[in-house]
Amino acid sequence: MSDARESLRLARKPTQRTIAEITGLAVTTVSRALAGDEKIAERTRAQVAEVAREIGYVPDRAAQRLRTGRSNVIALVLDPHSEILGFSSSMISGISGVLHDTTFHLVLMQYAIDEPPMDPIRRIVRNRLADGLILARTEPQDPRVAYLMRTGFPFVTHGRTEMAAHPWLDYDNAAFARMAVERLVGAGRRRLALVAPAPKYSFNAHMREGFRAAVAAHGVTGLVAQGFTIHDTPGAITCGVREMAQGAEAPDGWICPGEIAAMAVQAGLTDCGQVIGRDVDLVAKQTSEVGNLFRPRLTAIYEDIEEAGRRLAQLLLARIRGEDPAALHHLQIPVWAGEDG
Amino acid sequence: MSDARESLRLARKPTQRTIAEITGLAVTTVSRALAGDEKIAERTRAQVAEVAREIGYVPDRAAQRLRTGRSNVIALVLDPHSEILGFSSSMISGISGVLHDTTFHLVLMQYAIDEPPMDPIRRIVRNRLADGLILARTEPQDPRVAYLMRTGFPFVTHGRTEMAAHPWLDYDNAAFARMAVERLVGAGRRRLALVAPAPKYSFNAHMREGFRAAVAAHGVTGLVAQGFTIHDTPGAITCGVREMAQGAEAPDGWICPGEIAAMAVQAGLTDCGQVIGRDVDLVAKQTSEVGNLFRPRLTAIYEDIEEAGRRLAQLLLARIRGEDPAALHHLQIPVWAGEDG
DNA sequence: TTACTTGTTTATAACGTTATAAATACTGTA
DNA sequence: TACAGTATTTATAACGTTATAAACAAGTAA
Repeated sequence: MSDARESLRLARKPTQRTIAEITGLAVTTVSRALAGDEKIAERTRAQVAEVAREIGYVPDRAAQRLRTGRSNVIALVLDPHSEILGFSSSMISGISGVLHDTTFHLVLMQYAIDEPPMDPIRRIVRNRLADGLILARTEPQDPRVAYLMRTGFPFVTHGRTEMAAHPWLDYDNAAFARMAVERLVGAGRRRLALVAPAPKYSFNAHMREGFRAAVAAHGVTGLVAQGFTIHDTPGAITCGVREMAQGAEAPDGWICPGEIAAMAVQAGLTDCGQVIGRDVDLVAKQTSEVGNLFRPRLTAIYEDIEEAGRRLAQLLLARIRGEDPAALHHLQIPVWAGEDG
Repeated sequence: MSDARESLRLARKPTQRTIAEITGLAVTTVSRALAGDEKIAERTRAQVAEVAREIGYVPDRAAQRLRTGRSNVIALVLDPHSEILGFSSSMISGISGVLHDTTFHLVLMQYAIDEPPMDPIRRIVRNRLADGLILARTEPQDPRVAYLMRTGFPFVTHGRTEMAAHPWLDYDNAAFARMAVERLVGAGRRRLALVAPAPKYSFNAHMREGFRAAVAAHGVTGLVAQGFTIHDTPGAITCGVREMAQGAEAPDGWICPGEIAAMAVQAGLTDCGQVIGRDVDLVAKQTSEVGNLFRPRLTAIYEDIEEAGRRLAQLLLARIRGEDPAALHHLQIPVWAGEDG
């Protein structure tokens, strides 16, 4: 490495200008060479790339963003009580994994409890804080989705809506319910109870419809737990389960699409002296390794949240690249969780 | 609102220039007025603020960043298998809560499995991707800390090191161990086993030393589980516990500073036919609501991760403001978890 | 020789902000 | 009325990048 290069290297943070000074090219040329512009001679591009590598050049995101208007940021919008557990972490893992090979960074936006859910989204869109965003916990008529479609801002949702076509990823919750019912019926259970998701979320309807259809098909009784959902606190769930389990016509088969919620259901049943596998059966949704630690072992159908994160990121990147939104979606298929651990 | 203002408002994204055109002031003046510069007349500052509010002006982060070199970003560096569960989520909640009232955003950096832990940190520092960073899982001689101190880059660690003074937040794990031993001895247990953290982490030593001192003080036997730690997979823990519990001199009291790990311990004991509360006792560390769902109920000492996140953010912001690093630290005191739920 | 390609490089300006230094307006005093 | 001194505002330049349009060089056809 020549003296000139050496001294430049030791000076301040390397920029395109540094490369220009070393190579004797214009900054514009350097910029276009780095961008891989075909109109820059092959030789020149190689030389620029070489020098860039040598001096450890990294593009300045702030400058790029100011100039191009693109921020190279993906925002994940979480609500304040977003899953105490696992859920967001796994999803973040999945998203980060995909973004790692790109120029994108993941920024978390967690809105405050006292703040309307729309505010952070408007902020992101209006101030272009990100190039695209990922929405969790979708509702059938979701005002956030309506707003984003109106503005044409790239986004993807975890969960479908009943609105016009947009990119989404969802888990087949109707299939989940059907599989769970079949398993319980197969074990001889005839009075099934579903602990449903909170009514406002999209998958509440899918889950209930799948459940309704399946119990009807098998000619067994299907109850949807009243007064509590998997989105309530574990305490509330345990309490609600105790009440139902002690009632006149107590269920003999439970379905609970939430891992921690299932722990709460189990606690409630145990509190009533009911033994799982003998007096009742329980089918849960498993979203993490925790499910393997239940004793007695948990009967569970798996939902891969990390994969969901990966897929969400890929769908969003495709959307940002300009692919047709109507084609960008994916439905995750439920599978029984392995019985090992 | 006058016609002129109206038309400007409807035009493109409002900038300081928009405000300048409306008020007839120079852009420089607007900038300084917005910054609250005392040398700008009171009246002018009020007027600028008023117009800014009216047209919905929000400063452009990219431009600020390019000009000032400050990014208004805090980076949280996670390792690839950073807690499958809860841990990071709660911490993120805490951090976000504090940052919400500031101009800072939280960016997650999760390094890839095949990437050395130093790489993302060097990238952040060299390219000034953030104004400060939060490190989890500290080691006694932590190369990341060494590098950051050398470069003078603001940071805070979760966990102490044995290096020169720097901002940190830690949980008093020695006190945790002492409290746990006392509880078990009080319950008549004489052969205590500790499932330790992985040796490389700082709190391994604190935990072991607290344990060692306490068992010595009470004249009981203290074993540190060999071959597995709370940072291994639940499967490995369950397996290791089974082995120890079936051994010649099986422990009658267990200490496990991890919530999910404790579930795994419990599973292992159950697998060996040992009943908690009768044959053995277990004291765990509780870091989330999940702890309340164990049946039989878990005896646990609480560690408030969300508070840790809040404190970490506050310490880092103080450090960025230029406060003396040596004074910026906090030790969290263990408390017994409430027995309700 | 001129004109016209084709291939390659470059000057200029701009994104929105702020630090610096300079200019202007205002005040009170000589 | 002039002058210094203070209060307030402003012009200029720069941060690092890239879009646009223009310039240049070399080669080819007329």
